Amino acid sequence: MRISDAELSVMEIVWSAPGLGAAEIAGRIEGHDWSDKTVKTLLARLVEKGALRAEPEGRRYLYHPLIERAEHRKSMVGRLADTLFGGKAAPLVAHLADARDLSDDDIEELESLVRRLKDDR
Amino acid sequence: MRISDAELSVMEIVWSAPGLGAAEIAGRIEGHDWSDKTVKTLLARLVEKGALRAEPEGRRYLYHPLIERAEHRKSMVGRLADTLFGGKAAPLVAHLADARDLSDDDIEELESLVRRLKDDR
DNA sequence: GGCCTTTGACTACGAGTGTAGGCATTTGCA
DNA sequence: TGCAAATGCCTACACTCGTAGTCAAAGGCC
Repeated sequence: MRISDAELSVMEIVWSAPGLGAAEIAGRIEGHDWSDKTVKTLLARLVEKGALRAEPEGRRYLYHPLIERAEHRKSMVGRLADTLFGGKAAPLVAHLADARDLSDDDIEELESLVRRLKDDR
Repeated sequence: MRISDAELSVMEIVWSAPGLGAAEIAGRIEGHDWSDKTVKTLLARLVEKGALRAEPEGRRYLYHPLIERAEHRKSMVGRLADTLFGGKAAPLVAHLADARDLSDDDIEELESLVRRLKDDR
């Protein structure tokens, strides 16, 4: 299942606060100047795709995620690794280093992550 | 500039062997069962987008990349980091570890990459 | 009880994508 | 020299995406 950029903005709201209605979700969207109609269209598409569940409450719906944020991130990262780097992790990270201009903190975090990966096996 | 999945398959060929004609490129596409018409359409779109240059040779064109593979990868990785992880590198790598099931070699490569990053600053 | 508001359902529409088809021209070969 | 093959140019068409608009029903308020 494919979640588009605009849809992702909506998913972020639902992930961070499940169980809201369309109006509340629209009110929390940041970074876009969308009409509530637009948000409702996106919600409908996400329900249709099976990414959200619309729970009837009175004469409206409350929206809950059907796919988890971590799951989605994982699949996006995996897809990128596959399409761009033949599934290999290291070159992706190398490009990431290049693209992101890592801070000292970032590098330290990476270091401890790698340490953890080593210990885990 | 935006390169779609199908277009990327074509770019990969041109990156790996610049200066081919449409027919040769179509012949080298793997993983898709595209007619030569399809490949030509993708080439035309890539030229229009400014991703490829079409150099006339006799009564056909030879195609050369105008954007580099590394540049494209970098921008894709950066975009993913931005849209999914607020631009932070470490959580992306963490998800990558989760998504990819890293081998010992991968981890070692990561380790030396991190060492290099540290030394560089 | 009539009217504004909220909500959902359906429709729209242009750009981009995946996947070609048709036509005109050139050209190599029989 | 005439015809099939190759090549480019233009067109097509269904589907997704971003971004709404319209319409109708259902409530809530005066």
